[in-house]
Amino acid sequence: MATIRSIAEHAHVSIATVSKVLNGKSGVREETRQMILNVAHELNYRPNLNARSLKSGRAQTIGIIAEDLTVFNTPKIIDGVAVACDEANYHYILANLRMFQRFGHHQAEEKVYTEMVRDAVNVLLARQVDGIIYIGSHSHVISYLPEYSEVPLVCAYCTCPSLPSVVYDDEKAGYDLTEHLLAVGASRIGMITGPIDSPHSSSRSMGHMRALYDHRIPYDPRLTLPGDWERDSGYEIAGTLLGAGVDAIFSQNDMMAIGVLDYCSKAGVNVGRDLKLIGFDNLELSSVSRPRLSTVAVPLFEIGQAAASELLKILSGEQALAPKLVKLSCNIIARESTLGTEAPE
Amino acid sequence: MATIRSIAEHAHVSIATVSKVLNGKSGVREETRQMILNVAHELNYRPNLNARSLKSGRAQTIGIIAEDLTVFNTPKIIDGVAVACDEANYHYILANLRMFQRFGHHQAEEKVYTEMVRDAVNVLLARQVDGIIYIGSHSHVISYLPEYSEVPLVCAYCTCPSLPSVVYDDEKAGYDLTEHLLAVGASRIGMITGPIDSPHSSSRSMGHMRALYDHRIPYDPRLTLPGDWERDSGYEIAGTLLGAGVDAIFSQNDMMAIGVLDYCSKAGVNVGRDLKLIGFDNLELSSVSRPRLSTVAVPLFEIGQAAASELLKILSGEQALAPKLVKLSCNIIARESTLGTEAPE
DNA sequence: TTGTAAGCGTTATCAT
DNA sequence: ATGATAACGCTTACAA
Repeated sequence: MATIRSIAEHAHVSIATVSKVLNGKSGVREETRQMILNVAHELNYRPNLNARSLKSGRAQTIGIIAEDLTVFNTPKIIDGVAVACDEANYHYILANLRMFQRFGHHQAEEKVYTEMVRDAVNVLLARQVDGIIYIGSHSHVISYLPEYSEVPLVCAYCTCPSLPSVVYDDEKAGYDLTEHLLAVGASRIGMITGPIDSPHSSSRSMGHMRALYDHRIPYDPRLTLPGDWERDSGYEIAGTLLGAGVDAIFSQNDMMAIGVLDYCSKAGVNVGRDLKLIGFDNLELSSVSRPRLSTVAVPLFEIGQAAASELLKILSGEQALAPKLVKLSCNIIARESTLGTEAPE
Repeated sequence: MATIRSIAEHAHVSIATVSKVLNGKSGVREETRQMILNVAHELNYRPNLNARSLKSGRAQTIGIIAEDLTVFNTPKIIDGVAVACDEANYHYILANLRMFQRFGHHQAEEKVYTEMVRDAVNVLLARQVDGIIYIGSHSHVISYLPEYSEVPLVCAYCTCPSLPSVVYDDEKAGYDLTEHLLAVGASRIGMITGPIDSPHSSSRSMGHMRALYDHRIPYDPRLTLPGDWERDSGYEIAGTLLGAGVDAIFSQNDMMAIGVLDYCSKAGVNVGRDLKLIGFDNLELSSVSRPRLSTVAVPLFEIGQAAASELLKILSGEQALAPKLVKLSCNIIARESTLGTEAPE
C-alpha cells in the first residue's frame, strides 16, 4: 500500500508537504500541489485511517450496537444511521448482539444482557469509536446500558432514562389513525390492544381516546379488548367486537388485524366497506393480504437518521449529552381495508 | 483511556513488560505479571486496536460490502458472517451500497455500480481490512468487482467468475422439492417458473426434471408455464394448470404461490388435499398464509458463515485465493399446502 | 513555500 | 526478567 512517505519520495518532497496537500491545507505552491496529487493518484494512495485516528485522536467513526440485526426493524434503522454518517463523513462499525437469535423471546437474566452490552461497548471502544448508537430490537426501556461510558451513547428505537433516545410516537399514531378512521366514515370504533401491561398499548389507546374526545365522540370502554399480539386473538376478538356492532376496528398490530381479516372472510363481512380496519407496524404482510391492510408505518429509517444526527451533534459539541426523548411521527398507510376496494376483482 | 504507558507508570515497570504480559508472552515473573494484570484491570485498560493494527500490519478485520442491507436476505447473511468472525476472533466493518434504496429495481449503468463498489472497497481498504466479503442483494453474477484488489475478496449470495463465491443450490432444491411433492402423493406436477431468462428458473426447472426422470415419471413440458415472480401471474397460471389436471404445483417463488392460493380459494380447491403446492424463498408470508405454504428455505445464515470461513481460510494461508463455487443446500419446509391440514379449524 | 521532528499506542528487537 | 528504543503511517507545530 502506498504511504504518505512513498509519495514523498516519488515526488521528491517531504512528507509534511504531502500531508498538507492531502489534507487540503494551504501553504503549498499550486504546482507542487498538482504534482503531489498526480503521484498520489498514480500510486493509488489511500490514507491509513487507523494511523490517522491514532495521531489525531478522532476516528470519525461511531459504533452501532444492534440487539439483533435479523429483527425486521433493525436494518432500516441502520440504513438511516449509515446515511447520516455518510453525510457527515463519519464511518460506522457494527456490533451485533444477536439477542433474539440467542434467546428468542425468552428474557435472559439481566446480568447476561449487561455483560453482552459491556463486551460490545468494549470492542467498539477498543476501535476508538467516538460515540455509540444502541438499537433496540423492539421498543423497550433499556436498563442495562453502561451508566457512564467514555463516549456518548444514544438509543434508537428504545429508551434509556439517562440518555438521548429516539423513538416513534405511539400516542400520536393512535390519534392520527383514529382520525383517519373517522374520516372514512367510522362512528363506532372497536379497539384490540396488546397485553395490558404494554406501554405501546397504553400510548396508542391514549391517542385513540384523545382523538375521540377531540371529535366529541364518547369513548365506549366496552369496545376496547386486550389481545396478545397474535393472530388468533384478533380472530376471536373480531367476533366479539362485530357482535357489539362496531363499524371499524383499530387493531394495535398487523398480526391481530390479519386475524380480524380471517374472521371477516369467514363471517362474510366485507372489510373496507362494512368494516373499516387498520393495523399497526406495516409488516410486508399487510400489503399482501386481501383486502390490503391499512396500517401505521413506523419511521425506522428516520429513527436511525435522527439518532445519528443527535450523536453527531453531541460529538461536534453543538449539543450536550443529556437525557432527551425525540419522538418521531408515524405515517398512516391507507389501503383497501379502510378505503374500500376501488376496483373489485 | 488507559494506555499501556499509563499502566507501566502505575505498575512501575516498563511498557515493554506490560506489552509482554498483555500479549501473553513468556519471560515475565509471575508476580510482576499478576501485578500488571491487576493494574490493567483497575485502570479498565482496553488495547487500542488501531494502534495495534498500525504496528502489526494486520487488523484482524474483514470488510463486508452489502449491496443493500434492507433487502430481506442480507441481514441473515451478515449474521452468519458475524458469527464466523467472532469465532475466529476477527472483527468486521460494514459498507452498505444501498443499491435497492437508490435505484429500486431499475438497473443503473454498470459504471455507476463499478464506481460505488470501488469507493466502498477503498473505504474498507483505508481501514486496513484484511479481506472483503461481497453480499449480493439477489443471486446474480457480478461483473463489476475490482479485478484485483489488494486483499482477497469472496462473494456471498452472488457469483463472480474470478472469485470464490458461496451460493445456494437451485438445482438441488428443485430436485428435492420435487421428490417431496412425489412423496406426498403428487403424480402430475405443474410448474410456474420465473421469467425464461432467469438462471434461477432454469436451474430449479432442471432439478425438477431430473427428479422426475429419476423417478421414471415422464416430464410433460406443457405443464411448465413461465410467470413473472408476481402474485397475479401465479393466480392466472393456477387456472390454466388446474384446467390441465395437475394435482401439484411447484411455484418457483412464494409470491406466485400466494397467487395460486388466491385462485384456489376462489375456485374452491382445497390446497393440501386436492392440490399440493410448494413455493420458494420461505418469505415470512409463507408461514402466515392459509393454508400455510410449503416452501424452500435458502440457507442465508450458512451462506454468510461459509463465505466468511472461505475468506478466513484464505487469510490464514490455509487456502489459496482462487475461483471456486461453493453451493449450499436449501431446506424443504413442509407445511399444510403439501402435508394437508391436520387439524382443520 | 517547504522541511524537520515529535508523538499518537503498539509491538518487537536487542540490550542490560 | 526487565527495559530502552525503533518503527508502523500519520498530523502538526515549528524551523528553515
